[in-house]
Amino acid sequence: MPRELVEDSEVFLTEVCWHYFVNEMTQADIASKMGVTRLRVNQSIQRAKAMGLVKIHIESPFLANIELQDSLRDALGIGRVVIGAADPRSYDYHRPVGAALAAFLSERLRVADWRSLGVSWGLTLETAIRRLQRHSLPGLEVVSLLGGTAKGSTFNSFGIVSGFADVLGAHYSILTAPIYLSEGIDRDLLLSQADLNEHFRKFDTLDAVILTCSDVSPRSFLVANGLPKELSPQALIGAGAIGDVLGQFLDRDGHSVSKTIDERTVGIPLDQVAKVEEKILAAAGPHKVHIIRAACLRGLVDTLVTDDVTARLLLDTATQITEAAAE
Amino acid sequence: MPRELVEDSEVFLTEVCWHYFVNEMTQADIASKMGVTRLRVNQSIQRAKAMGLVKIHIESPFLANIELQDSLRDALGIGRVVIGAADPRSYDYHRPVGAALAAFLSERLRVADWRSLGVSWGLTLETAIRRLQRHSLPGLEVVSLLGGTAKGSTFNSFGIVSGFADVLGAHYSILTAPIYLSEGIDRDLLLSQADLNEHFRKFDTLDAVILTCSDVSPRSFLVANGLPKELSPQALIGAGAIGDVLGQFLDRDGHSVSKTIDERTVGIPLDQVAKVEEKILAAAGPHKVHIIRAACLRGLVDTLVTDDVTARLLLDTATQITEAAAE
DNA sequence: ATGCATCTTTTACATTTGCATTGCAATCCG
DNA sequence: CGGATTGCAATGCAAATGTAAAAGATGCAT
Repeated sequence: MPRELVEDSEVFLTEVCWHYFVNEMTQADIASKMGVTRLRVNQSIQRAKAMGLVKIHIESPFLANIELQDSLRDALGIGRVVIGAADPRSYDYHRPVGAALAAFLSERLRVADWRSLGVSWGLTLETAIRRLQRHSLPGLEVVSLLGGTAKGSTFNSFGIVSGFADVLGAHYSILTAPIYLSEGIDRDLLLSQADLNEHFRKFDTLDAVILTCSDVSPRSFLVANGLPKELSPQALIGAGAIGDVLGQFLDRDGHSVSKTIDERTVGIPLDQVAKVEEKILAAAGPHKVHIIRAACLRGLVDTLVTDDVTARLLLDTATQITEAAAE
Repeated sequence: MPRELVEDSEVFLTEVCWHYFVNEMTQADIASKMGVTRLRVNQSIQRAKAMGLVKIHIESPFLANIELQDSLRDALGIGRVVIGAADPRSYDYHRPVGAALAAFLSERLRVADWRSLGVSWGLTLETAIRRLQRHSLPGLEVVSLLGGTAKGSTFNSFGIVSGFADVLGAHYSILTAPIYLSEGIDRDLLLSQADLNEHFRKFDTLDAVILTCSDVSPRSFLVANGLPKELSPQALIGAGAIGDVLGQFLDRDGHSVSKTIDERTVGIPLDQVAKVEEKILAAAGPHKVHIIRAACLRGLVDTLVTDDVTARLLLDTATQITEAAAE
């Protein structure tokens, strides 16, 4: 007889979590009741959390930093700031921002009647998906704002778009192309393909977009894995780039660094993003302070979702600039 | 200077929970960061859970008992059975049923387009409210199905109705009257009052109702606190009563025990309940087995929400009856 | 001021949890 | 056939958590 494969199916995880979170049984009790080791129960719970099978939702989680939100909103001159509280000790940027974005979207989706929602990609958005409560929005289409990378797993463009659509109960449309065109390929020729062309037309009717950004360092997944060979980070930095939004690199003031590169990106151009009704940027981390500011200057942000650490940094540099200007 | 009241406000609880659940900081770390004792953090988290400030949601939590649900559905001859898993050791009926009801309602509200939802009252429903995700259903009205008791706190009729309305983002309408009329008061005269009359007319257009039930024992809050003085539990039991639905007592077969009592209850009559499109009964506990069955026989149940312990008991007695009939 | 009642903090301890280590048995492979 | 490998159960332990009891403040009445 082959060794019996122990069921680590979703059913098993569900039952374990039910007993743990609803009935508040101890892991040992659950283990003995279900005839498995305590270790297995322990791991099941962790796995279920990681998978997003259990969702912990905190009612109105950004009440805490109201003053900070207000002052940062004024400092950046944008419409709204949503701040999640980070753990300053072991600093993980993605978690608080993802959770805050999920909470914000939950509230926003309740009143906003979006039919078309464009999304970027990245780990931050993956966290948000795992935290996001399931919705049913059959009238909504989640639209990929840019092509995908060959490498990269769940937080690839495709995974994010389908993940959002799944959890929101919406349709989706992805961009079946790489982020950057290879050298020598005619952009117009490529975009004239029927399916790509159809997707690009969806950019004209976006009600809202969820954006992310990165700096120019090996921390950035795009810089580490997604850039075309001919494009070195050094060259970008030399040209004044401090980070990217949707694969398009910006300088301190939010100006595009290189038209050549921008034209090689397969996705919505930033100037078109600026015209979208509701633009949400989710990003945190000290290394992202400059690109966040640049994105705001470029007019790409109505709502900024970040954490308190980044918010304070943004505020500090903002007041410095203001003071310097006043002298 | 008066002693500074330590902020146990919602803001404080929110921040503590955010750090604990999102950032997974330890309670000690949170305490030192926020300048309070560890005990305070510990209690805050427990309080926040009890208040329903943090909501733990398990995706599709009743997959585990599919066969049980199916067989019980067939045995009772009703439309659907939803089963939460109980902890057999320390048996708390309310928790699993409340959680299962919350999960079921979340899914149901996504597709059902209810405009009017009638609700009963009781601890089970209070648990459900605490577990229920916040919705926004401005087109929905939550309607109290019966009057309130003088005693009884949050799980009184009023508290349940307003609690449901709050968490669902809906309106509500309560029945400003006691459950039972005092002796000698003319029912028709009372109901002719404008506000009561208006409320009673709402019973004609209910899309769905959420019911509970109790047995005839001191465990029942109604029996313990709500019965008129002249009405003794003994008399009810003598008349064949095994429990109540909406304050109206039934015998084994689901027949009303006493027309006199029924006519003294201020609320929707059971025969009118039977006509409602979607009837959900949430109840569990070994002592409720008979009244649950009676409610089903009376045609008051389309969907039964219960736990696995009660489900198995219901199934056992059902097959016994079937076998006895077959002999 | 003194004693009393109340509330809060501190302290201590038992339980629970997370994780690393060890050891066993089934499988793989030459 | 025998040794290496793998996957899981068992064990043990340190950290985190929940709870109760002691110690200390604080307000109030005398």
